[in-house]
Amino acid sequence: MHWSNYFIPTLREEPADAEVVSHKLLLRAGLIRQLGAGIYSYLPLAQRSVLKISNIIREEMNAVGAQEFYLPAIHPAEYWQESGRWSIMGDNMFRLKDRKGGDYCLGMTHEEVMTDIARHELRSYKQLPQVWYQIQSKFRDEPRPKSGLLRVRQFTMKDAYSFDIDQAGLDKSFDDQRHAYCRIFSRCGLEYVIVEADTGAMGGSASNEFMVYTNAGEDLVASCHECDYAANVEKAKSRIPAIDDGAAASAPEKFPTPGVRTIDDLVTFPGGAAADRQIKTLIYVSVAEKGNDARSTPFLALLRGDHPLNEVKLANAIAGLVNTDGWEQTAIRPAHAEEILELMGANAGSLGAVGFSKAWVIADEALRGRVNMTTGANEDDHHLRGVSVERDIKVTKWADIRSVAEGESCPNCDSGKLQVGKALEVGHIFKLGTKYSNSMGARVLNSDGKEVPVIMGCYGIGVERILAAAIEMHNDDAGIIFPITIAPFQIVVTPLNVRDAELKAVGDRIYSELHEAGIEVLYDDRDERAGVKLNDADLVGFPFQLRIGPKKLKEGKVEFYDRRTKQSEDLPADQAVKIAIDRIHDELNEGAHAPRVRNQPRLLE
RNA sequence: CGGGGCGUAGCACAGCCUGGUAGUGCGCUCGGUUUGGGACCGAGAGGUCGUAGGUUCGAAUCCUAUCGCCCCGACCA
Repeated sequence: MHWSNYFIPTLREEPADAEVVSHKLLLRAGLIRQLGAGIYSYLPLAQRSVLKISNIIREEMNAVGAQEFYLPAIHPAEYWQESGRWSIMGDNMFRLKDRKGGDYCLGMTHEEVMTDIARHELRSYKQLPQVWYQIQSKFRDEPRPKSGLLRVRQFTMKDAYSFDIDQAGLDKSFDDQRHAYCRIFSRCGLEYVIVEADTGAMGGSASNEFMVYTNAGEDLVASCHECDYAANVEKAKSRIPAIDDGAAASAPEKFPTPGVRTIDDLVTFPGGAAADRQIKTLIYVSVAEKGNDARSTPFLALLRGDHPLNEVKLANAIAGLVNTDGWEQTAIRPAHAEEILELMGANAGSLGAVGFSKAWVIADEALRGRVNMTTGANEDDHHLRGVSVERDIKVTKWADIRSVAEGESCPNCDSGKLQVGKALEVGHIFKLGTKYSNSMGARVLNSDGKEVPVIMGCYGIGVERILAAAIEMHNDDAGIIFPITIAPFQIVVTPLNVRDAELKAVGDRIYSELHEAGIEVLYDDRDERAGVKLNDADLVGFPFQLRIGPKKLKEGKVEFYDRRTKQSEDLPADQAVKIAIDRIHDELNEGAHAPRVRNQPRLLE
């Protein structure tokens, strides 16, 4: 490929709209251009890289026996209505009508479509297991697209689905995928950590996320520095030291607290209490749907005063109470001030659950057994002290609803402390169980001749996120440093002045020989100054450069430059091709096998 | 959806407050000099000032509406 004729629109200046480093570099290096919010065109360099990533994924999927499909991106509404997700997905789903007024959507994911194929074609346990996958565009009308390719509205996903007869089969399929994912991310040059995760709208029993530590990430991961425990904070647990509450008071005692509105206020208020000896009372509203009906249900969430609420955990805890009689919780939100006053008869700042029974009360596990606590009296400007949680409060449900904090003890080992770091999700694997096979009727006969629902799993990878994550991880002031496995080209050959016939002739020869040898080589034959060409090559981040300049060529040498190590080395011009090929092969092999698991966050700046 | 910011040439921006000639740098075209880390000189091309309406003799500039994009909070690959 000749650069003079290849479309690589590099930018000298930083694009004003880009915030995160991968976004800036993808634009500057001429890989992507924006069409709309969260909608990007992939230019030739990006397309080459994405195809290489896709092929790595394809190879590893095939290696664990998965079979490649290609499903429609446009889905009739009925399938999503059957699974119940037509309403659950809400505004996140792109919807459209056909000429006859029929409802359709653009696929956000493909459980429904795959399950539809499975229920029509799978009849017997003898056909199982099946593992099906595809690499295809997904459409999600994100409320807030951002950060270049990190959060977009159209993206490419590898999505795989497994169908097994029993739990043991699912465990095997899940482990196969997990193994394949490790290989995929390692081969793509990512350092990642596997974490326990929330299942969210996907449903199911268990899930693992593959996370890349980066400050551009939007998730928080808690990990132990002693053992291999790691979890999304939406799921993470921790051990906390017991607190000495003293002897339980015989009964709660009301006392006036004029002007006290917050936990902190009460800490400093005379006769108040330390934050960890207070009960924080939050009012939330669960929003649920049933067909076209919707309803809002306010409820209480209780936490230790110094503990932050985790909304995902709370949503999961309350869902079990809300989801009855066909009602399906779609969201939770903090209650508005008027709703609080109506339910509690008091304003935020003086709320408490003692003697309260008008709504569900979800209490955090950390409050179990606590006595002598202080909380709002549910009367403006008054609090209660001497509260014994289990004696004085009617708790509907105990649950873990707090977020863990840095420095708390690992739930998995004796001595470890948790660290919390920002991370980007690049893959997510789920044990779905029978959620879709039940709702959509995918059943087979087992060996006893009995009809049973198929046990499913689903497994997703964001293809462009791998590209963006690799750039987030591998870059410097000069630009991208591509891992060779996903680089658009493996090497660039650069005669520093193409008007110099001698340099040009050597460049032509080296380029042809590399090309003949099957190396992915780009030939920078542009009539530009050396500085422009070298800066562009650094910016795009090809792993290697072969620079042909007049001084060294007089000595019969050319310069071999390693973008990652910044080391250059003079090679005899007549052996440069052979040596370069060896280097490229070495690098490719190393990339394919090096374990690249990282259990600890990078230090935050 | 709540909050903040921005829409002027391909890119980055100035001009707006205080209404009157459309401007700078980079990039692009042509000519010349230059050639190992984003050259220099000269001559050019290129803009419905996001869109619509209003105020005014006159609007990039003031007013109203609207669309779009970016960033901060609740969702996910």
